[in-house]
Amino acid sequence: MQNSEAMGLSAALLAVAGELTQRINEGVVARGFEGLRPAHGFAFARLAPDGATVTDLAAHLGVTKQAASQLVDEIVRKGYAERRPHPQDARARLVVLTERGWACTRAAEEAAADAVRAWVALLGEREVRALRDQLVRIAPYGPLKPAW
Amino acid sequence: MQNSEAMGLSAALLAVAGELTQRINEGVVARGFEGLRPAHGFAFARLAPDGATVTDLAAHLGVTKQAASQLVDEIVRKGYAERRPHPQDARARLVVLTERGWACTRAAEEAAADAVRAWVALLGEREVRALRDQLVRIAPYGPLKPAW
DNA sequence: GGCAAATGGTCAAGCTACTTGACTACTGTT
DNA sequence: AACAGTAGTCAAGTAGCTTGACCATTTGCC
Repeated sequence: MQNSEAMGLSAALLAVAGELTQRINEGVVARGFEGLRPAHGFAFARLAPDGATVTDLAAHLGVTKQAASQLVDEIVRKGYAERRPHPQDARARLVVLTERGWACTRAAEEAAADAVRAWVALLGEREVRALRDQLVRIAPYGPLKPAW
Repeated sequence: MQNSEAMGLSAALLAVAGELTQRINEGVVARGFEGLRPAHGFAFARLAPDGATVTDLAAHLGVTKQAASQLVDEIVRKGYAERRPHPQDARARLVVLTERGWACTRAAEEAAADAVRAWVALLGEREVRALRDQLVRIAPYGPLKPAW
C-alpha cells in the first residue's frame, strides 16, 4: 500500500473521529447535560462499570493524577459523580457515577447511536458492522489519549 | 443496531484515531522534525497544495484566526513555512511550506504508512482497503477539528 | 469616482486545562 | 518499628486558546 493511500486512510479516519466526537458532545448537551467536554466522556467510560480511583483514571486518560483529580472535582461539583472512601485502601477514594452520571452515559450512547445511524444510511448495516469488527480488531488496549 | 454496539464502534474508532495520531507524531519526531504537535499536521495538510491564508487555515482547523496566526508564527519561526505577499489581495498573506516543510510532510506520510502496515499485518490488505473505502465514504467535508 | 461596510491580519489581555514540584496520609514489607 | 512506595491534594507556572480592539485594504453601492 502506497504512502499516499495510507495518508488518505489516516485523514479519513481522523476526520470521522473528529466529527463523531463533536456529534456525541452536541447530542449530550442537547439532552440537557451541560458543562461537559469530550474528555469527560472518556472519564465516564472508565468510571461506568464499578468506579475507579483518581490514579486509575489518570492512567486511562494519559494525564497526570493532578489533572485527573481536577477533572473529578469538576464532575463531582456538577453532580455527575461522587467520591467515596475506598473499601480496601484508606489512602484512596473510589470515584463512582451518580444517577445523573448514569443518565448522562446513556445520553452519550444514544448520541453515538444517532451518529452511527447516519453511517448505516450511507453504507448499509452490513458494511457498518464490518467496519466495527475491523476497528475493534486494531484498537489498542492502552490509555485513550483524548488529544491530538 | 443497538446503542451498546454503536458505543463499541465509537470507542474503537476513537481509540484507533488516538493511537494513530500519537504514532504519526512520534514517527515525525523520530525522523528529526522536533517541536511539532499533532495540530501542526492538520495545518500542513491545508498548506501543502498551494499554500493558504491565515483565515483559510483558521476555518479549516476550526479555531479563531488569532490562534491560526499564532500557529503560523510558530511554524515559520521553526523554518517549516514562510509568509509571502498575496498575489491578488494586498491585505492577505499567503502562507506556503518551505522545503523543510515539504520534507516534514513526507515524513508524516511515511509514519502514517508504518501505522497502516501494522493494520495490514492484522487484517490483511484486502480488509484494510475496505476499511479505507468505508471511512472515506462517511468522512465529512467540514473543518478538521483537532480536538475532542 | 467616492464612501460605507466588510474582510484579512495583528496586538493585547484574559481564561483554562494542563504541567511540575512539594507535601501529607496511609500501606506493606522487612 | 522503621522505611520505601503509593494515593491524593495544594500551589504555582505554562501553553494554547479565546474575546476585544484596532489598522489596512478590498468590495459593494449609489
